[in-house]
Amino acid sequence: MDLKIYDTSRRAKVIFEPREADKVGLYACGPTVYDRIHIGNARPLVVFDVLSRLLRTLYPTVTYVRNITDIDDKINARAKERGIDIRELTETTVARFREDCEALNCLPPDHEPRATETIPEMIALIERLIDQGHAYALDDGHVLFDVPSWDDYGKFANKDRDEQISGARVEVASYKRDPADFVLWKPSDGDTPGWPNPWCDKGRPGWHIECSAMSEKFLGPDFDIHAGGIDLVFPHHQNEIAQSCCAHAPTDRQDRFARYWMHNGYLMSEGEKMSKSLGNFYTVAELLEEFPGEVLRLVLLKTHYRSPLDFSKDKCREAKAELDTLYQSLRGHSASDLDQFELIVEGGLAVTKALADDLNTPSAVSHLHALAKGINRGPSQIYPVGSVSANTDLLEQKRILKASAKMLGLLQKDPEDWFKAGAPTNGPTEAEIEIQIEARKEAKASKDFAKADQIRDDLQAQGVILEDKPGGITEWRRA
RNA sequence: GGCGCGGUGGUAGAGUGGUGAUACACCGGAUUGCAAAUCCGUUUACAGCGGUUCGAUUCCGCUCCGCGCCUCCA
Repeated sequence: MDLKIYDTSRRAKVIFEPREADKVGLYACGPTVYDRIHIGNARPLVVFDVLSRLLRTLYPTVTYVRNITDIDDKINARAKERGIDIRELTETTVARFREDCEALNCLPPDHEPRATETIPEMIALIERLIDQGHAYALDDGHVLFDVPSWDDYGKFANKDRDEQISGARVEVASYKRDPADFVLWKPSDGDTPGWPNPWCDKGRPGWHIECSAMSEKFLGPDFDIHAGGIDLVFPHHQNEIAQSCCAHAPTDRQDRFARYWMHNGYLMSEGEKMSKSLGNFYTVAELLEEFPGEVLRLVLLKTHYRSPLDFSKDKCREAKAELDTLYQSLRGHSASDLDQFELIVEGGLAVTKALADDLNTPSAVSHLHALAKGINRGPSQIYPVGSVSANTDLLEQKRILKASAKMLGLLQKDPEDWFKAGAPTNGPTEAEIEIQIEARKEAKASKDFAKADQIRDDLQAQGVILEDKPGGITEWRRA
């Protein structure tokens, strides 16, 4: 199956051809760990998690690398502001980040390098750039990339330097030879973290060099896919390309740096651009208090990754309703029963095909609904939990649905857990619910429907919905 | 000023040169003691104006409107 992806550098949808037939290297720009991630940060995490899952079904070997930026002036400022050690801030933030990723059902990447663990590689890269005449060191310890030394600068981001000088807000540091030159290394003063280096006593890297160093360390100077948010196209990715291409003579690599570039679109919040001054962005953590992570994940996947997405709690509520329907179709079988179907890619499953077309996740989700519809139309439309009367074809269909959804990271929970777990703080326990159901059963048996309805209404007021099934069995779920 | 993206039914959101994706909501029906869940059905679409075409929401041009980037940012 051909995988088509939209490549930012070519501005077109193209057929993906890995450097080596059976191996794919994927690098995604990860978080700067100074605070908990917000829902906008979650979009690339989820989108490129789906990409990594798809790649793994299409190729035998996939190496997924996502960095952690733990050197940054925002980190320094935040630590100072909170009066804590920088290391303490980054460690706790990384831990929280991992929790958020897990809640969003994002699988861990193969490598999660940290900037602080890649300093020697960065220094080596900068030295190469100086040697090759693409960077210059100043007396105060700054090292800058010499933009005019590379003719192709600006090509990737489609920025013509001459045409954008007017009107652009460019603050030019006086130490720059050219306004576009950017920092590779800078000196650190007393309480700012720094490392020994050839240019000053203590210094730290600039923003862009870390990704050049970390991607090369794990994937080599020429790899397949580099991914990130659209806002990183310029300057971050343009500068990465400049650094990596200039540091290596063309003979070092088969091509130049990443062969394909994928960028996810912006995320808005409740109709407005997210901004800290408006305070209108949600952290993943606060959303998780209100919605399961799977709901957030579905909201993010219901819009194509390159389109702008207006995130809202209304969309979360809608996604919750959709997941309820999908899980409802899987009901009646345990997670492990449903897990026995191995997805056969060659079979050309609709979901795989949709994803292979530049990650068309909305279309993929629609196929999930089609599968669920087929199951619900099946011979035993209504059957109680635990009755194994549902025929095997139906079970097989459910397995296909679950296997299909796996690539999207959805529907992997036990259906009963989806409906029953996650009790709200004040909700009744399962045992209490069962007692009420038993009482209602007796009321129904004696035709006391008023009492039966009263019990049901009371439970509903506590967020528990009862569903009467054939055979006098009553099923329940939390709203 | 430069570069780029988009305008689809109540809402969200795919897609296609010619049979109404899909979801949520609404309404009607089936089922149910009544519900819930599920199924069936109805109803609203492709910003405007031209062009190409047997035929355009889909291709081309223009107009209008919205949005993003141009060295903090996923």
